[in-house]
Amino acid sequence: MLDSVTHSTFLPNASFCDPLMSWTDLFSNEEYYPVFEHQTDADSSCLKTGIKSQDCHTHSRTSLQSSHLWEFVRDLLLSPEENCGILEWEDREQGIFRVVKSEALAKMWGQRKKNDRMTYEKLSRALRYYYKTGILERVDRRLVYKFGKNAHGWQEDKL
DNA sequence: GGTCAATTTCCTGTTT
DNA sequence: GAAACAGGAAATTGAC
Repeated sequence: MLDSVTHSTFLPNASFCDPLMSWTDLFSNEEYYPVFEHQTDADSSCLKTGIKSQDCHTHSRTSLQSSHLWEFVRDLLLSPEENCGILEWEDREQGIFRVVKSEALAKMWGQRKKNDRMTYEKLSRALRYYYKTGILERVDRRLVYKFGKNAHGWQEDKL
C-alpha cells in the first residue's frame, strides 16, 4: 500500500522520485543537493522553483531537510518536483493546502526523521499543535490546513 | 546532567 | 466501519 511512496504511481519525476531510492537516501544524498552548494547554482535552482535567492539561502540544504515539520511541509509545497502529488495548494494566496496522500506524507516524514513507525495520525497530531502557536490555522475541511501568521516563507510574493 | 522545545506515542471520544 | 479530527497526557529526543 505504501508502495506508492517509493514507486512510480506518484513518482512521475525520475530525478527526485527514483523508485529505487528511499526518501532517506534521497535526502541524505549529496548528489541531490548539488545546486545548493554554490550561490549561483542555488539562485538558478530557486528561480526554477520560484523561490527568491535570499529565502532560498535560509533554506540552503534545508529544502526537505528542515528540522521542523511545518517547514518540511512548506518546502514540500514549494518544490513540486519533490512533492510528487503528496500535497497540493488549495489557495496559494491564503496559504491553504491539502494533504492528498496522507500515508505517503507520513512515510516521507518518518523517513526524514528516521522513524519508520510514523503514521498520519501522529503527524496530524503534531500539525494540530501548530494551531496553538499560530503556525497553522484550522480549516474545517478534512486534510486541509492553512499557514498561520507565524508561518513564513510560503508566500510567493514574500519569498 | 538539567532544561526546554518540538515532536512522538497513546489514548478516548467525535465527526464525516 | 474506516478514516480523519480534536486534544489531553506523558514520553522521547536533540540542542544548548
